[in-house]
Amino acid sequence: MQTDIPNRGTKNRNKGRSTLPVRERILVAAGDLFHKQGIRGVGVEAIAEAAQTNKMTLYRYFDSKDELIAEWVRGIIAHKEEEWKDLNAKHRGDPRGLLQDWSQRTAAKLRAMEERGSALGNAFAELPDPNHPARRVIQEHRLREHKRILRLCKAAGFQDPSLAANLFSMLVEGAHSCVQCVGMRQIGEDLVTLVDRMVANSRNEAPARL
Amino acid sequence: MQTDIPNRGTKNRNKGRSTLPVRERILVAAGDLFHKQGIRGVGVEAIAEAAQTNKMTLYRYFDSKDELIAEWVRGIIAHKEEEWKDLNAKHRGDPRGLLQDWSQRTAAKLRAMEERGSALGNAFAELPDPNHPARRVIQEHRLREHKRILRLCKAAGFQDPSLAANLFSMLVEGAHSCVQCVGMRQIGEDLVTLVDRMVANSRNEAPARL
DNA sequence: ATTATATGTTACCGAACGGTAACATTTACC
DNA sequence: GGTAAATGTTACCGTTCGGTAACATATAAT
Repeated sequence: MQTDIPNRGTKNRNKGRSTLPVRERILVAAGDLFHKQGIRGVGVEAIAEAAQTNKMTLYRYFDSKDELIAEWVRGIIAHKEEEWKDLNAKHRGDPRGLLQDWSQRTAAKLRAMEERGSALGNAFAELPDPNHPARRVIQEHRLREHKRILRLCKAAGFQDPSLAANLFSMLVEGAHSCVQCVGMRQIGEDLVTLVDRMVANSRNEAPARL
Repeated sequence: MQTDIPNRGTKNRNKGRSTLPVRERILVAAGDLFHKQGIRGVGVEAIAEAAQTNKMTLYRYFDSKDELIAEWVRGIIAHKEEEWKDLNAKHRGDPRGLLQDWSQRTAAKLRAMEERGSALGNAFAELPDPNHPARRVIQEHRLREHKRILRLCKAAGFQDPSLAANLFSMLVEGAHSCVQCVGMRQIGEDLVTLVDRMVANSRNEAPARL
């Protein structure tokens, strides 16, 4: 992790750069390049340059490139956790509505996604070493995520919650893959449609044929 | 591509190695390492060694590492195309049965899959450069695959073939992702179950609630 | 045996990379 | 202004990597 080293005052020591503090700038720049060029395809020097700083400063904030990667991943996951808190607060006692809202937000993100799929998915594929800190973090996050869905499916009254949860997971993960060959708009809409039908089915309202 | 260079007779010039000719050995070894350690995580020297040969020989058969990667990918895809021919021959005029058989075979492969997801998916994530030969090949294959599914869904009589095809694609692609966090046996079984229900739905036989 | 071909061996090149040391410079606070 | 901390600059180290040249050896066909 490595916190509280510099920026002794809270003031900015930026000249013409971004308004963000150095550490954040590095993380943003790193994430940008990681996502666009692949983690192994970008060097620390390029990251530092993109962050409008230099390699030495980068290494004063991060112990290694691997740790920088891990921190970037942690940031993404933290952001996702925030969104789950939002969803939970907004749909207390309404797991079906929550699942629908979730699918809609996912679809919106799919539409905003460029050429290059899911950041976490790509990172996971790029880091085969099971001991890589970033990989472990992603793995834990995936498990948490799946447990969350499963809990929701139970609460939503699905007849077979495990099957429903796995279907949800497959849909969302699969959507991120298919975006690259089917087109994001269509996939996003279909995702929402399918989740709506699932939810309707769980209520025993409509037959919901395909 | 680069064909017909060596092995002038058809005889083997192998001493104690595998029974395969050099080129195949290199491709097999490369695929093995690519899949286990990631494409960018393995060097040509290690590939040559694993193939029981050396770097020079490798470069006599492949113009570059990138071309070796592309050839490996082409091999995987060719293998998948073969399987589609099998499926088509086995289920002439029975698209529903074909889809079910396809899901069963996919499930079987999921069960046999180790820690590290889909080879094509990982390769795609590892090669962000849109001009990389391997990436282009994968992209084309994905488009072909999706067209194929769509055609099958039309033939199977789905009310909304486009939606059904996208659902199929999402399920299969998503299954390959979820294997790593849910467990392959469960995901495989669920995939088959879900496809069975879809097919039943398309026949207007059962309501198939979730 | 000779000859053409395929493979092995060694050594090397240039570039890129992750990471560090030493020192200079700027910034903020007193 | 002085001082301590944060940042910038430059140069460097060791390693790895993709790729090649030159030469030696093994193999097969004639």
